Amino acid sequence: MVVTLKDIAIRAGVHVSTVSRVLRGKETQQVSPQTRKLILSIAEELSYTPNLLARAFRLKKTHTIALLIPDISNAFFARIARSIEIQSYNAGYTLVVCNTDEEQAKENQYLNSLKSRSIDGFIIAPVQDSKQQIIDLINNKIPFVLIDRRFDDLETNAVISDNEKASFYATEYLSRYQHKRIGFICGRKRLYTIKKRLVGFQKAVKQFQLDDNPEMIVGDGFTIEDGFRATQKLMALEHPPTAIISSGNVLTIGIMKAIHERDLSIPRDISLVGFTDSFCVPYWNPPLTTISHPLHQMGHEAFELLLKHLQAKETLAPRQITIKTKFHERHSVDQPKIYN
Amino acid sequence: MVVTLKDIAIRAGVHVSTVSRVLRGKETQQVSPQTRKLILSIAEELSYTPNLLARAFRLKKTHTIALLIPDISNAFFARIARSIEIQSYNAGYTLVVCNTDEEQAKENQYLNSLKSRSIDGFIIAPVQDSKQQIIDLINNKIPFVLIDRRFDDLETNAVISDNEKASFYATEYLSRYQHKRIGFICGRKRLYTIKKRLVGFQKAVKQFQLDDNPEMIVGDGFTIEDGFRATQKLMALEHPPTAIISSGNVLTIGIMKAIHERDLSIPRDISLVGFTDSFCVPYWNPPLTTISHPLHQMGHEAFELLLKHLQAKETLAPRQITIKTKFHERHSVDQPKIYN
DNA sequence: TTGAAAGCGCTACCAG
DNA sequence: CTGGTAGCGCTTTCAA
Repeated sequence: MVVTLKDIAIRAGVHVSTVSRVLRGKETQQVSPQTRKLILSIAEELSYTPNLLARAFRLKKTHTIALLIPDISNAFFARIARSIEIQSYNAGYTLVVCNTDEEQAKENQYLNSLKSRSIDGFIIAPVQDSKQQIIDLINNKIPFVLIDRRFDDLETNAVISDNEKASFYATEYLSRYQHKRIGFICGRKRLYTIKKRLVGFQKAVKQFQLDDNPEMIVGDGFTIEDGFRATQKLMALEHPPTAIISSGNVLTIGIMKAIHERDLSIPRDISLVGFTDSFCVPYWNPPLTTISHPLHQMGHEAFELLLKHLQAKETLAPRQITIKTKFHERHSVDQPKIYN
Repeated sequence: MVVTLKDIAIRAGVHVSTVSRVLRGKETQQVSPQTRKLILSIAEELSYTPNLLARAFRLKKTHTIALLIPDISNAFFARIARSIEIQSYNAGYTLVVCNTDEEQAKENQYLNSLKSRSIDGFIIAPVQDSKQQIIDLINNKIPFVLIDRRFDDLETNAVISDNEKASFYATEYLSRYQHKRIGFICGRKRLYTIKKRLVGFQKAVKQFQLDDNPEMIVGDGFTIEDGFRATQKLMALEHPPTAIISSGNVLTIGIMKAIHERDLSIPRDISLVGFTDSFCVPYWNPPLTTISHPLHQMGHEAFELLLKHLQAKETLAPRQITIKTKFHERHSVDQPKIYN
């Protein structure tokens, strides 16, 4: 049988409230040394473990946080998740990871169901088809931190990366290799990150006087298939690009597939730079020049920020933290030869 | 404010128990159509959501299951996790994912903490330094399913793959390419999967009369560094192997690194076959010949099995399910040229 | 320093 | 068909 406070109380000949005081009470609580010792020894003997569910119910604090991400099997989010999990473990929190599949309905449902389970706080990479859920969170005063994505017009906690700069730099980098026609393959256009990357790209196009044909910007999704089709579209242009920027992990696979199917070679025939965080990218064929995120740091900052809010007595002002991305030169970029 | 049954009861002028019956009671419960309708409409109006925590506490059923794996950022486990999460979502369960880092202490701590949170059931890829925790689970009659790994001498639910056969086949495959000296790089030797793969390898070595020098078997860990050092050891042998079998995802990166640092090329100088499930393997340089697991299916079967146990009235007999692995020929195997 | 009582929100049982 | 009551295990307030 499971041991409860009552069992200990009976054995010790004291009241449950006394047992509770000894086992959970603050240090300041006055309990006589004898009874304290007695209770402690009985608890030990019966190997008492508190019923955390009962406690959570009573206290309305579950010591559980939830992480909402599009897909845990995506290396990007897997590593963010891992970093958060390590810290929540150390801080004594349980972490629930939920996959939204970029579907607003799933995000909503998870959020609702988790709220009724009294989750203490959330870390969310929001789907961004709607911001209503996030507004509700604010209104309900539930602590949360957005990660990777935020809403420009919403003042919330957020840990994001410098997408615009990174994208600008990648474009500049390609232009230094004499590329004039650079294709930009978006992921989901509605996302904060993609919007910012697009802005960075467009600014660079303007500044370095690259081909600003709007057809150079294609794609609206993150799957292999999305990348494949977007690339086909680019290749079918009268003046196809000599270089491509990919804004997604898995997306890039589809892009490479499309390039290979045309019997083109990277970087000889076409250059490729990707926003990619898979640890095996250096072993790809060819090794890809990438922009990567310090995912561990992002997770770390997000959790720390959330923890501050969880522990604060009063409501804290929201904070935005921007993390610098890294640029890795490998072997997927060269000067344009054909098409030029 | 949060709406409770009591609020609805007061508004409807009925007792909470009646409200509970309408909102949660079985179909068979008798409630007059009028009151039912009234209660339903008030619940709707106040947008009542049940306090799942209170219910879980009362029912001692949290509708939560936990998945214990070594590392969610490992593609192998990430995809198992994903598959389980999809199903648990559909079945109305919340999933808690915990990373044990192959540390028995972490596994123990998670198990204990989760037990006191009244988790309904577990899916576990056990660390296997000890089996005491698993035995405790059996004794406490807590439903669980082992995944990927099991204990030969413990009758439990388990979903595993045919490691021995796969390893035998990989060895046979290399021997058909005329390899006589094949190195086998283990992951953690204590693990069920590794033990089985080793057995399959050794059986093939015997059957196809390959070099049975025990120094051909090296390694005891899953990190890049482990793979790197193990490979160095193999290469330092008087008669180094002409082919290597890797038993791990990340491990393989270290192996390739060591091979490249020796200025050897795959498969020209040395052949390589790996147990690997990363989706980007076909894009590696060179594309790796691999044994892969139907991870989705493994997760699927594991959850289904657990669900059966969760829903069963009495205790069910444990079941073992074995999933077939797949062999993918790519371009990392050739006939031995040097060393022979 | 300790005991007694109340109650978190819900469900289940018994009685009418 | 409905109301009342009890209680899950814990914490907290008030009183003694």
